[in-house]
Amino acid sequence: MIDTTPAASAKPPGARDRLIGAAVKVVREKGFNATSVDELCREAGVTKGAFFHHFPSKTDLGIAAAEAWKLHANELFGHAPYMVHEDPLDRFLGYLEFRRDLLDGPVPEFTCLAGTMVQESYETLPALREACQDSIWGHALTLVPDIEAARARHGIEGAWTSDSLALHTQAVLQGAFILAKATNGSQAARDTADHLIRYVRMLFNLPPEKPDLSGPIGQPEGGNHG
Amino acid sequence: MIDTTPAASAKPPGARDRLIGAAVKVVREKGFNATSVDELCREAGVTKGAFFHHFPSKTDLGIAAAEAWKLHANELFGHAPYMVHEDPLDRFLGYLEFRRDLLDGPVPEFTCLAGTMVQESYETLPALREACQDSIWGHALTLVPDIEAARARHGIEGAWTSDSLALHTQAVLQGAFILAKATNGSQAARDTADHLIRYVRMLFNLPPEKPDLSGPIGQPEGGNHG
DNA sequence: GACAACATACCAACTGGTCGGTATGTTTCC
DNA sequence: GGAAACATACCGACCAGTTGGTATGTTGTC
Repeated sequence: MIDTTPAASAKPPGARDRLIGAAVKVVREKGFNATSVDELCREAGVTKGAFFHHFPSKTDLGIAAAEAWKLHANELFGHAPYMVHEDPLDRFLGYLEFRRDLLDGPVPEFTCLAGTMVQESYETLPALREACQDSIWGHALTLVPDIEAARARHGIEGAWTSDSLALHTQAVLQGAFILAKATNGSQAARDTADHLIRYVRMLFNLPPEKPDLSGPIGQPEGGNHG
Repeated sequence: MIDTTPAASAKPPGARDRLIGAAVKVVREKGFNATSVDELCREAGVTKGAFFHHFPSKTDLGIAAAEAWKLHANELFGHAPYMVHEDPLDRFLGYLEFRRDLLDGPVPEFTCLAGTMVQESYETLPALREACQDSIWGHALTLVPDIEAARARHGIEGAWTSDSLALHTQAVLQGAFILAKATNGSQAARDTADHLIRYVRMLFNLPPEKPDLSGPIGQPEGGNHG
């Protein structure tokens, strides 16, 4: 799933990459503190010696995983189908709809690694907290140019900054993940994503989404990213 | 700070209540798994024997803390100043503004215990997950009557349910807490709360909030709120 | 191109310490 | 005096991290 190798790298991933992959998977399920080094080694098919050869501490693996997570997200969303839209507002709304559509399947598969880890680290592991901030902000800020361009193109004023709206989308999604975890289901998360989309459309003076029909912007339904 | 005793109870709190108070405090700072039973006992001024006399397991203390947290929240917000408003919409908006204003001071003092714990428990401790859901939902649902009444009074239609809007407010706040934890500051959290308030005002056809007083848009830095 | 010198990747076994939880007292209160 | 409320001492399991090593490159030198 998460591919940290530089694209067409042929040789199989080494212990370091496998450990990062294991961290992304297991930490999202159980949290950072509840995941032991032994379990990460087992999941990665690696010994403990290899672990501490590549990472000075468990925290350092968390930091590397947060970094990989950011690259993964920006790769995924930077090449998603909605990016073909010419109007930056269509791209921004396409992003939000795509994120909503991702809220299907098992909960551990759509939640955010950085959002999970930061809750456990913000007071106790400053380096990991900072890596999580960098991961979240580094993804959020990729939205800002489209938001800015959309405001300019559609002549939207409003007493809000594009940065704050980009971060707000991430906050709503993070909150949606918490609702999903609390219920072990995704309905509440989808509902809150719908509210977010409704909000953004109102900010840009668009009518509400049509429940299902092919709307003015076209649903990315069936959009299957490779 | 958090007072789990029933108001005018004269005698000092026993070990059970002190442990719940300690859990509310320490778990919000460090998370559930990173908080040891010994540390909870130390914080509560209680021995380990007393701990396991009152709670069969550490998880059971977490469950009791989530329950106490819900009661605490509903007590706090059920008697807040904005509740005197006659218009249910004023009460709902007053709640949101109150929550935004609470986003001052140290991060561990305004975050949500249930939101913190559910991330660490949803896949591994089903009973605690359920207690967290009950805590979050139990608070969110107290907003529904006012939202319903506000819709009726102001003739608001919209393709959304009052339940989903109540949950959306909680999701945004939970997401705001994550941004605050990631930055170890509350500016981003306040900004996202502003977006939430703007959204609700738009849903109810109200003009945007006035920024504050003097100044063009006036950054809330150095917040003058008492 | 052969060989020493060094670097990287990985491994199995182990360590000191901490964990949640228990067994067995002692005190307090009615 | 009996039960509930606490305290003390302790346990086995597990934890992150260390140790001392091997196998496999890579690089420099003649």
